Amino acid sequence: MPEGHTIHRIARAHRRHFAGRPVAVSSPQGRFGAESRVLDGRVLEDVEAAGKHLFYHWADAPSIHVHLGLIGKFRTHREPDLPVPGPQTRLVLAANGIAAHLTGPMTCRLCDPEEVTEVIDSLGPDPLAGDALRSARPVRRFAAALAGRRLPVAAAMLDQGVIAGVGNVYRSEILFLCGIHPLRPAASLTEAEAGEVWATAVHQLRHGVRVGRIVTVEPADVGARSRRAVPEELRLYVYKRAGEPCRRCGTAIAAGPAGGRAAWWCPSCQHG
DNA sequence: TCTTTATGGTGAG
DNA sequence: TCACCCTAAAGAT
Repeated sequence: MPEGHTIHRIARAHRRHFAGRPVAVSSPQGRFGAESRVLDGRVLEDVEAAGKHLFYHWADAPSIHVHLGLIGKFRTHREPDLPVPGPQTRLVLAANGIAAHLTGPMTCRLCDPEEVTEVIDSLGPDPLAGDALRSARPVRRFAAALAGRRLPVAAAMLDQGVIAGVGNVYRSEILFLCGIHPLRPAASLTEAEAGEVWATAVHQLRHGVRVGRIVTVEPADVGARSRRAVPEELRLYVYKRAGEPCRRCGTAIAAGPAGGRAAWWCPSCQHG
């Protein structure tokens, strides 16, 4: 379930579990075998998250670059329940009585500092970066990227060069929260609208990191007392809710393609 | 025991 | 725009 919030949570957990100590590295599946032998037993210096990308930095060795893609998953196991990794497990990191098993990643490779920089330079601003609201630069970069595109704003929001870490759930939910129709041309958004989309992305993804899942509804809209008390099936306003009533106005939620993937919106709450 | 689906991304045509 | 990559769980038969 990887949008940016998942990746940043993994980085935080793996930093806590593994950074600053020697880490056993292996690849039961074998596709990362030679690379894992280079790193096995080295000290992990830091774990870095950038959009949907993860980097594991080691002393005097290339970094591991991981991208989960659609189906990639890290599972964490603790002593005394440390299972033998299955044959599909691409990467195992283990230290401190804790093991992380990686399956199904789109990317798991070694890369040198230049390649790390190359990946990061290809990304737009990350709403989960520390300076996302402190500095004016990220929102300016985001607004400028939108201003340069004729395609629908919903399509632009899936472009990792426009905003890094937003995926198919958050893009529809964020545009609902901002009252902006997903098929409006990206360049038609005003400076103020772009600023609101950015700020909403920051708040929503931060919340996702905090609670470990995507919850965008205001509790009051679904009769819950707190966001943590929102039932699983009521977490979202529009994603995958085609034909169901809007949680705010009751209008049937609409769906259609944007940027090659399905998007959802409320025809009454979102205009343009 | 199948088929489908998924919060992603790339490369070919 | 399409085929394809990777895995596992849920749904259909």
